[in-house]
Amino acid sequence: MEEERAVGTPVLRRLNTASVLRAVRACAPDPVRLAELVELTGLTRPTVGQAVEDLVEAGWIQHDHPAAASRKGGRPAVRVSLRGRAAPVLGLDVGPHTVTAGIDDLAGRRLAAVRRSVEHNGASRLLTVVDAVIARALEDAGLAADEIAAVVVATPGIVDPGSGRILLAPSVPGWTSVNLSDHLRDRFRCPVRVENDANLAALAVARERAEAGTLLAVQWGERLGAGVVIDGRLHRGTGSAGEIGFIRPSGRVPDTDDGRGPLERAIGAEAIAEQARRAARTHPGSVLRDGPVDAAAVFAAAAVGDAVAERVVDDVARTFAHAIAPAVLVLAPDAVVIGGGVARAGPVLLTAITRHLADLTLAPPEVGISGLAEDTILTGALSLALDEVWHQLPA
Amino acid sequence: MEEERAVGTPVLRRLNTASVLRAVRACAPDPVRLAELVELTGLTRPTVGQAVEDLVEAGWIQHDHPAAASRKGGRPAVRVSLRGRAAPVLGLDVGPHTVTAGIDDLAGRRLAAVRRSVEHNGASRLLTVVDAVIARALEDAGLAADEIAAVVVATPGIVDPGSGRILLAPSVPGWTSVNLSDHLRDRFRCPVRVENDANLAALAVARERAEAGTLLAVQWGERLGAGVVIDGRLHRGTGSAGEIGFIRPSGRVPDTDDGRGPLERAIGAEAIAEQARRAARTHPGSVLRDGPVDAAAVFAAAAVGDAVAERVVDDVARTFAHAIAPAVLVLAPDAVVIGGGVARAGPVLLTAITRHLADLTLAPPEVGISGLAEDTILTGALSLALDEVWHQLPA
DNA sequence: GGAAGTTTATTAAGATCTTTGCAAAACCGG
DNA sequence: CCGGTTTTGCAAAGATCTTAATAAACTTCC
Repeated sequence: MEEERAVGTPVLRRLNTASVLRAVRACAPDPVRLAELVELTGLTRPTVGQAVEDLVEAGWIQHDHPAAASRKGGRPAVRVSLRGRAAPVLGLDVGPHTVTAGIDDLAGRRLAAVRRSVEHNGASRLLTVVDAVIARALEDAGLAADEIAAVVVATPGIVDPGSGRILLAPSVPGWTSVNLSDHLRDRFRCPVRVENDANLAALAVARERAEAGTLLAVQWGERLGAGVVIDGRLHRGTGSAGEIGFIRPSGRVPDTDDGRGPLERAIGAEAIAEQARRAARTHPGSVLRDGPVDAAAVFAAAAVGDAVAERVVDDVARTFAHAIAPAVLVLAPDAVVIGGGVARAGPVLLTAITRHLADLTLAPPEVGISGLAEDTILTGALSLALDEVWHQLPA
Repeated sequence: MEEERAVGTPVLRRLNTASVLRAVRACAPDPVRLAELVELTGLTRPTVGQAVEDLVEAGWIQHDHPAAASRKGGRPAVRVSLRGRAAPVLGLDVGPHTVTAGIDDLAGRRLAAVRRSVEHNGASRLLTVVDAVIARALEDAGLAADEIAAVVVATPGIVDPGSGRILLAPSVPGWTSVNLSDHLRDRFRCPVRVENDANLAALAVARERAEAGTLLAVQWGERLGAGVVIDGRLHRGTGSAGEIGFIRPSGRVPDTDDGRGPLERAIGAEAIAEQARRAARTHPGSVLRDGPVDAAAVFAAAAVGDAVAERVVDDVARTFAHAIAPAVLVLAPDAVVIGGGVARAGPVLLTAITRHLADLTLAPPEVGISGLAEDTILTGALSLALDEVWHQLPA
C-alpha cells in the first residue's frame, strides 16, 4: 500500500529512454535517424545515444544499418527502428457465427489474420473454434504462445470488468458458463483481457478519427450495442456501459422472449424487415412486394425512392433518434458513428437520423458511418492490446 | 509547437518538491513532521530537507515551530504546514436570484462566504451584484484581487468551453450578451473559468463521495440540469453535456415558450405543483385542496400517504426515470445523485425513481440525494479552482 | 584522385541532484 | 547531571545529463 515512488537519478534514465522509445514508435514502421530522435525528444545526442543503446540491448529496437536513401553528404546516420517481434499481441473477435483472430507486432504490422465461421451455435463448439483459430494464427505468424505479450478478446454480451467473466450474452447459449478469461490465461503467459465487442469497435473508430474526443459508436445489426469513448479512452462505467439495445422506445415493442432488449426488438435488422413486410402488404405499389425482404432490401428500396420503404426507414430513424437522444444530450458527443450490418444502409438512414437528432438535441453531433470494414472489432481489440503493452513498457 | 520536454537533472528536483508539496497537502490543515514526509514520499531526509527549504522560500509552506504535542523524547521535530494564504481561490455561484461567493485558501479553509439575493431579474443588475459580492468577500478575507490565484464561476446555461462565453441561459434574460468571462479577467490577474452550475454541483458531489467513479448528478428545481463526472473528472463533451432538461419525455408536454426544455416543462418544480393542483380538483379527499400547492407540499402530502399526491409523485418519478434511462444505460454510472429544490422531497421520490429505474436498466445505479447543503455549487466551484491551482503549481 | 564541406558519432570535463554514512544537536526521563 | 532517543546537519560518493571539443565517414566539387 506504500506509494513507493523511489525517485533517484536512475528514474531520469528510465524517463528518457521511455521518451526515446515513444519517439521511435511515433515514426511507426519507418526507421528513424538518431539525429531525428534528438530533435523529436528534445534531449541531447549523448543521452539519446545511451537510451538507444539500452533499448537495443533490451530488444525493443534494432539497428537498421543498411544505409538506404537520404544520401546528401555527411557521415551516414545510424538508423534504428522498432523491433516489432519484441512484443506481438493477439486480438480475438468472438462473434456468435464467426471467430476472427489477428496478430500485430509492436509496429502495428499485421503478422496473421484468421477467420473461421461457426456452423453450430453453442458455447462449447465456439470455444473449440476459438482454440483452433488461435493455433492457426500463431502458426501463420511463426510464434509460440509464450511470445505473445498481450491478449484482448472481443465478445458479445456484458463483461465483468474485474474478473473478465461474461455476465450476460443472449446471442450465444451457454456462453456465460464458459470462463473464457481463465481458459486463455492458462494458455498465455501475459495479460488477457475480455471486453465487449461494441466497446472495441468504438475504440477502433475513435482511433481512426484524427481527434479522439467523445464518441458514441453504435453497432447496429440484428442486435444493437454501443461503445462509449470519452477523451480517447474507453468508458466502461460499472461494466455495462453502452447497452443501448435495452433502451425502451416509446412505441409498442414485440415481446419476443429471447433475451434481446426492447430497442433491438423494435429496430434490429430483422425488425426492420418485418416492419417493411407489413407495410408492403397494404401498399401494392411498393417494390418490396416482390421477393424476400430483408433490411438491406428495405434500404435499397428507400434509396431509389420507394415511398413505403422511405416511410419505414424514417420510422426506424425516428425511433433510433428518440432512443439515443437522452444519451446524446447527457454526453454531448462529437460524433455518433454507426457500424454493423445496418450501417451498409448508407446515406438514406444517416440523413434521416441526422434530421431527427437535430430536432431533439441542443448540439447535434456529427452522424457518420464507420469507415472500417468488418475487421472493426478485431482492429479495436488489437489496438487495446497494443495499448496494454505500451502502458507497461518500462519493465 | 515544440514538445520541449527538456529533461535534465533539475527536473528531478521539481518532481521531488512537487511530491513533497503533495504530501504536505495530503496532511491537510495539520502541520506535519519532516520525518513523516520522508516516510510519505519515500524520499531521503536530505532530499526532503532541500525540497522543504525551497517550498518555504517560495511561500508554499511555512514552519510551524511552536513545538506542540507529541513530546516523547528525542530532538524536537521541525514541522511544516501548508501556507494557505499562498494561493487563495475565489468561487462564485451566480444564480438567477442569488449570488454566492466564497474564498478558500490552499488548505481548504474557508476565508469568506457571502450570499446576496437579487431582487430584479436581469443581466446588468446581476452583474452589479456579482461585483458587490466579490468586493465584500475580498474584504472579509482581507485580500486584494491580485492575490487570488484562481477564479471559477458557476452560472446557469451552456458555457462555451473555450472562450467561457455563455451561449444559452433561458433563466436570466440578457445573460448571453454579458461577457462575464472577460469582465472578470479584467479584475483578476489569474485564470478565470466559467462553468455550468450543474457541472460544478456534480463535481462537489463526486468529491464528497469516497470513490469517484462515474456519476450523474442532477440538479432538479424549477429547471433541470445535470453534471457528468467520469472517473472523477468533469465531462463536458462539446460543451453542453448534461442538459437533461431538454430530453423530450414520451407524454404530452405543455408548450410554454420560455426557453425551457421539454422535461423541465413536464416535471420541473412548478410543473409538479400544477399537476397536483389539477389532480386535486377531481379528487375531493386530497389534502392538496387546502391552501396553496407547491412542489414541497406535494411531496409532503405524499409522505403522509395522500393518495392523490402519491400518484403525482409516482408519475413524476416515472417520467424522470424514463427520460434518463437511456443515458443511464449508455453511461452505466455508479450513482445518480439528485440535488436542488426537489431533492428535499426525500425518500418518497427517491424510492419511486429507484423502482422505475430498476425496471428500465440493466445495472440500476444507486439513486441518492446530495448530502451537501445549498452550497453545493459553490463547493464545486471552489474545488475546481483549487484543482486549477494545484495543477499548475510547479511554476 | 584529392581537398573541402557537411553531417554525425565519440569522448571528456563540468554541473546538478540524490544517496549514504556519520556526527552533532536537542529534549525527555531518571 | 547523564544515558536514551529522535531528529537534524554535513561531507563525500554515485549517477545522470549537458556542454564542448574532437574525430569519423561520406558527398561533392575541382
